[in-house]
Amino acid sequence: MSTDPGMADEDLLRLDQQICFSLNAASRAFGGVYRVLLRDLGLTYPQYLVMLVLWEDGELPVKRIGERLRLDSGTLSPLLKRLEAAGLVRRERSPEDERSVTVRPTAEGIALRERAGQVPRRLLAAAGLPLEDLATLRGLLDRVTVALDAAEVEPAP
Amino acid sequence: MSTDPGMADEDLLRLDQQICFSLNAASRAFGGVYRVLLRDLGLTYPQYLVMLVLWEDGELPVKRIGERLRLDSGTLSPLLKRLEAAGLVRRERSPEDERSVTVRPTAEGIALRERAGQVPRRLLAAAGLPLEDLATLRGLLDRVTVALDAAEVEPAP
DNA sequence: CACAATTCAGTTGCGCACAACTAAATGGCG
DNA sequence: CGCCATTTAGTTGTGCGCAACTGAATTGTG
Repeated sequence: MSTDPGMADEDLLRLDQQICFSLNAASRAFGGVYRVLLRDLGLTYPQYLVMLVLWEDGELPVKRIGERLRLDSGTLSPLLKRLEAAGLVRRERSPEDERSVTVRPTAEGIALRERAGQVPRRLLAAAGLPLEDLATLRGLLDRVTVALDAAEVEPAP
Repeated sequence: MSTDPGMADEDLLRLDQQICFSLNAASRAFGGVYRVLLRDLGLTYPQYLVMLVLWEDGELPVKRIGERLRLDSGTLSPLLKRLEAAGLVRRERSPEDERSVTVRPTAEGIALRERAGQVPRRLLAAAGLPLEDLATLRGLLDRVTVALDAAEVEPAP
């Protein structure tokens, strides 16, 4: 849980820089490629992520989508309204629980899945890493995410 | 440069999902921890990244900051204006080239570096991975970033 | 030298991310 | 039953990220 206490702050500063620079750059590089691949589909990258979970599950309450994608209602509500305006999903209050809103893809939204079929292959090709390395990368990312979410970081230095 | 052509689209879809979910989640998990650590300093995470390069280099034109951080003027201009309003940097047109704007930290901006000294150590501790694994992670991230940036992705599927 | 192309910072507009808040529905408890 | 805490979406405000554009300064070329 702790880093080598013998290492100088100066060196940690450098590693910290490298990690956060790299993660930021990679995240935006992925976003840039997805943006190009998704342009014809009329989807942004976050909208694509939402459609992915809907394609898989058929329908979900907003709450569940947020749990899957680590997003809150402040992000999802306007995003889902745009997807609905584009005719890709419908939103309706659940009859059993009037607080909950069920989101389900329309026929048009389901049909879009076919047109998106080549996106993953083309993205993985652009990433240019063997699948094995991508699996390693994913594993490391998941481990840091779990650790960071679990870390009770205190505001005051 | 290509993925195994024998793998089904369905399987690639799943791996693609996992990679992009993981990268997104990790990126935001880092952002969340940095946000807490930087709150007292009055910095956002992107502002911290800008200060890191300024602490290292003393002064830089906007263009160079953008190259380091992979950001364009549409992002940097308002961000730098906020840093200037906070008294951390000064911006002035370069005398040699009136198009260029040189950004340099103020005394207050330089002093902030001391207060930020514990940030990297605390972040790396929160990440909970051995430094060796973090180095591996960084290497993989840099490799995909280079590949993604180099990939000439065609808009039309 | 004149003029076109390029470079650089800035602005506008849109969408995402998150904090803080509101409003409505639900569930639990005395 | 009546009331209060919790859950769930939605709204507002701020900042980031990027595309597309503007305007000014510089560079290259005939």
